[in-house]
Amino acid sequence: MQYWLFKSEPSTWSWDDQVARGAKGEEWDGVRNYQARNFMRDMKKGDRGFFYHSQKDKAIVGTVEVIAEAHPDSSTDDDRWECVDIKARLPFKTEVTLDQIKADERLSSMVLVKNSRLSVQPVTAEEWQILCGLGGVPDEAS
DNA sequence: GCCAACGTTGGC
DNA sequence: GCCAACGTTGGC
Repeated sequence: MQYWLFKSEPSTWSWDDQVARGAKGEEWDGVRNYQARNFMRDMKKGDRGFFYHSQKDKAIVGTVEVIAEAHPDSSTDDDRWECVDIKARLPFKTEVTLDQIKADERLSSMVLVKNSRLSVQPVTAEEWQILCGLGGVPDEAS
């Protein structure tokens, strides 16, 4: 299983919106960046990810699960763009802010810090564990 | 609201 | 195929 991070501007698509979709989940559409798309192509059903709020919040707010592998992005006719479907899993008990992540030596090599503009990015197993700990949710790898 | 960083586009 | 111009993202 691999781990990822999905970034969204809460005024466009927020954690609450994601939770409201329930088990049906939602297409992670609208990505128009090749790097981000390629990561989505690598995703497997059952992979886990963090849901990050950019802009005002700048914090990880919960965990998600990939429920459908890459397929054409229904928000465009352009067949270059694909996306996965994700559903919300666990809300963080405490949000983990970008400041916290930057301040934590163990997390300083995260893509979130290195390349703040990439909206879909990989997370290492180690980072996953640390962040679940900080967020107050179980690291439910199984 | 500004601006730096970055990715994409299109003219040559 | 290069590179300048432009648009977008996201932190500050």
